[in-house]
Amino acid sequence: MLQIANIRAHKDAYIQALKKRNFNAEAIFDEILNLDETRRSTQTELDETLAESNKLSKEIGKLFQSGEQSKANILKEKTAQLKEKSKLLSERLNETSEALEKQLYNIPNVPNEIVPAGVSEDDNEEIFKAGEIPVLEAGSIPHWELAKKYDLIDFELGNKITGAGFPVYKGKGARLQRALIAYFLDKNTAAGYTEFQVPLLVNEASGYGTGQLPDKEGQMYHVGEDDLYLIPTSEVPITNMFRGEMLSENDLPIHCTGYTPCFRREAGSYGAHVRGLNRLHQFDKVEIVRIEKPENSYAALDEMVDHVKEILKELKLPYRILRLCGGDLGFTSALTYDFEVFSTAQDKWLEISSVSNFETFQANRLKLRYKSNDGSKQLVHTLNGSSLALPRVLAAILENYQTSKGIKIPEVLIPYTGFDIID
RNA sequence: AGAGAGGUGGCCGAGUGGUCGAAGGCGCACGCCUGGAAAGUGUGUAUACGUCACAAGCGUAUCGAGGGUUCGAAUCCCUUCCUCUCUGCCA
Repeated sequence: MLQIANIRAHKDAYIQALKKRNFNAEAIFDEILNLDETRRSTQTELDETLAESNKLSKEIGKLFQSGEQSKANILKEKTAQLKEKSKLLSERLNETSEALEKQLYNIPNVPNEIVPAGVSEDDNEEIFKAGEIPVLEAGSIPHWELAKKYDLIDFELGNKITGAGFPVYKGKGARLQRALIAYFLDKNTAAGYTEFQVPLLVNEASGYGTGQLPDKEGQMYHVGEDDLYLIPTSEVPITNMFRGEMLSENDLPIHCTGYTPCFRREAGSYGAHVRGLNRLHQFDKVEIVRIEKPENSYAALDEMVDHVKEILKELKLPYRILRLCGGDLGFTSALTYDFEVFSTAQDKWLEISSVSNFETFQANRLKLRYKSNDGSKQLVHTLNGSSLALPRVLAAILENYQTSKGIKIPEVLIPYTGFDIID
């Protein structure tokens, strides 16, 4: 959520920047500034009314104590009028504040200046590419066929027990997935991230805190009976651990990591895009989350990018990094780098990580601030990234490491899997 | 799930209708004292919003949250969330 003071101060710059998202902010900003104007003048008037009322109440109290009932009763009538007035004013104040908040909730984050303009994923900017695309032997097949051939993942079984998009991992497939999770967590903790295991269901306040609500209402599974949401990413519970906190400067930076399943209702497209592991309703992901001082957040973002690079290098997977264009940038993000791994058998790039700086956008919703050593208070910057999302990494390993003798296991994973080939 | 108890400032803890944004203690900050430190001692020590220069000052709100009674509520009433104890159920 943007801060009103900033909208007031940088209105034109924000409007320009938001155009990169193809979001026209002009009208909504005017409305917001109007509402804010009303809100403030209403509060001033309300405060004055309440102040007078408070003063009279004190006088009445004194009059009662000194036994001057009749004088007190005269004042009582006065306060009745003030009460009426303050009631109306406070209703107006509430309505205005709510309207204001509602508007603010619907404005996406202001993109960083280096975010390229563009409308779709085709306009994303490739900024880095590494790893060699392997030349596969004849007869190479996509991962969903490999999964069947080696009995690693059973999509049909998932259909039976739940529905489409809920695969069952079996045998070495399950073991490989578990190995990846353990490996990712080890890499993250070795890099200074503290591991957390967090709830998979969150309340509404948490959904608002990180910005999934109201923007992505309907894309999360909702448990109506208890009014809880299944997490679409562990970013939600992990970041919300700090909701409403006033940190001290010495607490920062905070680095967290966690593995959780993630649940997404999004229907997605059809055909090859959603085949196999490409798109699921339930998938596993290891996430990294950082809470940083504003002046450090972009250096932190670079560190996160380097960290993910390192992992992909160790896995020896060919990948590229994209700087997302305005049109493809997530609602809450100021700058996002997507990592895509190349699936040789499918001959396409698959997104496996998204690393973002939210600047103060989430912190403002979360009311997550820190007090610096000089006593001033300000919002922190929050960042997060996948490190990494499992299914497509798994798919890429299966496809890129396939040989006529079986699927080889990347060297760094062998200590975790306990086997070096799936055959 | 049932019965009972409770949720007060960074922490502990007092406070059952007006002088309470809230005693006292601890912690913390600064000063005095000291050769230095401890002890002692003095002062200060919440958050948001409004006014305004994002200063001071002033005003308003906040004693889990929301609503109500009252001229006036931390204190009374209702709703709700959470915590603890006992019972039940359960991986």
